[in-house]
Amino acid sequence: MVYSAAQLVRSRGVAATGVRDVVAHANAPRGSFQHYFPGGKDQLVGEALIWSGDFAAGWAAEYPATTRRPTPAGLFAHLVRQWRDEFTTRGFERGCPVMAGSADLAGGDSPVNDQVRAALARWHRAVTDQLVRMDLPRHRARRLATLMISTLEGAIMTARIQRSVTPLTTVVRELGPLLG
Amino acid sequence: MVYSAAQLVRSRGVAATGVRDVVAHANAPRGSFQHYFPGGKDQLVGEALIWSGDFAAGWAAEYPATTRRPTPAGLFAHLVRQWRDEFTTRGFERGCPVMAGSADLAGGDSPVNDQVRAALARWHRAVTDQLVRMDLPRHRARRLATLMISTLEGAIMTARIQRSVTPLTTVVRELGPLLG
DNA sequence: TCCACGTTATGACGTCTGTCATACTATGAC
DNA sequence: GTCATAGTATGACAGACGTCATAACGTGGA
Repeated sequence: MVYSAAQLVRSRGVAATGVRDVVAHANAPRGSFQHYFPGGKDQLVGEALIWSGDFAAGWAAEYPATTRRPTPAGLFAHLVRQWRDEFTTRGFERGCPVMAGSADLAGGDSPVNDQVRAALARWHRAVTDQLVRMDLPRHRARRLATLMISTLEGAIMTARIQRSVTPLTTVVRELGPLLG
Repeated sequence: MVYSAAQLVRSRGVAATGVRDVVAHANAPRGSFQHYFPGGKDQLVGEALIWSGDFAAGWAAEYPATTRRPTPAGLFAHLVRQWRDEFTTRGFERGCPVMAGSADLAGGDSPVNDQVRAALARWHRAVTDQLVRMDLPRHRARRLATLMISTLEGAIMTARIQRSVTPLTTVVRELGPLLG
């Protein structure tokens, strides 16, 4: 159910995603929603965002298993690759849940902002840890992780708007040399 | 009125922004909305996005007047500076309208997607032109513009989530050396 | 004065939202 | 059997949404 919520939020945004849509998408009984989510919609999308943050962090953590010589550039390419695959196989319908949450509620004072922040922090931490494993000093790893995530998110946005994966390949090609 | 729409979309997203809110924010009579915007909400947010794209393009075009020796890195810093000022003086309430439009409707088939695409294209074109003026070949200028805009957008998102301008200063510091 | 037209005012429509209240069914303990 | 409890099923609520229909208003020309 939180998975369904995440998918719908990714494609339509937070505000446009109704709880009725989520329960229908999850083939769940409508009465179960209020039983498992007494916190209402806020709790639902909050858990969806946390789940997404964990997923992104897990994906970053899998990078060492995909190569024999890990590099920052390779890590960035690994992060981008997931989105290129997503777009090529499933189309441009779904974007990043963190961006969706940010765009819809980062301006206000919704309690879900805590979960948006937590999801991004978890993801950022995972990327940083990978860079630290490559013997980068932690403070520099943090800055590089910020750069990577920012560029990736922006490229995701651009790619979805143009409905083309070119921005993804462009940023990985242009940013790679700097990252080493 | 399209200006009010842009501001509200920037802070709350497209779906969460009601036409009633817009006319109230613009101190405009409610009956005027349907007179000037017979196309309804789609037309309103569409024009708001076009307006935003023009504004961003204009900002990019102003760069040469701010320096004696234009460089790609200086241009990027110029683009980022606007957002650092926005966040420091007006807080993190308002984000980028293009991102808001992308997050809320890029997944579906809303007719407003054309305007989102147009706004991004106009902005991208303006940045590209600036790079071409620095004697970069057009095809390379296009790629660098994609990188700049993507990184900037992602940094805006990150900054708003963390409610800190640090991501902005980080990306300009890390990306600068590569851009030259 | 009269009409026409651009603009504003207001009320209502149907639909959707999130949430709540209530009743039902199952399962398991004793 | 009896009872409690977890889970499910509906229906209704008040409010907001986008849109439409209609009427009133102001101003300029004939």
